[in-house]
Amino acid sequence: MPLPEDFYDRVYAIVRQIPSGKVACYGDIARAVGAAGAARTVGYAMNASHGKDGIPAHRVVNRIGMLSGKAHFPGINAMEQMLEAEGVVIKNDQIQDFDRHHWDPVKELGIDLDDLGL
DNA sequence: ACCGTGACTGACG
DNA sequence: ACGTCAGCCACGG
Repeated sequence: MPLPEDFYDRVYAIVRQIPSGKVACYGDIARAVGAAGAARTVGYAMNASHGKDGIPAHRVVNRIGMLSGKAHFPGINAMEQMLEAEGVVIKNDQIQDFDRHHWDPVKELGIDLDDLGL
């Protein structure tokens, strides 16, 4: 199994691969790590990702493209600023043209759900 | 080992 | 179309 064993590490492995200027949602990541339905736990994992490097937590938003995790960043505008620096337009904590920026790890990485031991 | 918690989601009224 | 409700799952106390 090329995938990390710990749940958190699996989440990080996926998040690390989100391209600049793209965003993924919690539910998709949960499925990508073989824990469909554990979207909330993914957020929990992200909360623990602070301090770790190479984890673009700001590219993870909820399913409607809202910056639900902005409050957990150092500055109240940190998340928004980082995204806009990558070309993502944000208005009122909401990503504009979310569909155009949406990046589904399961689809983009060609993850085979059967390989996750489901 | 049980219980509460949360950066969520889909269903329902 | 929009606000509420109730499941969901891993983690820490």
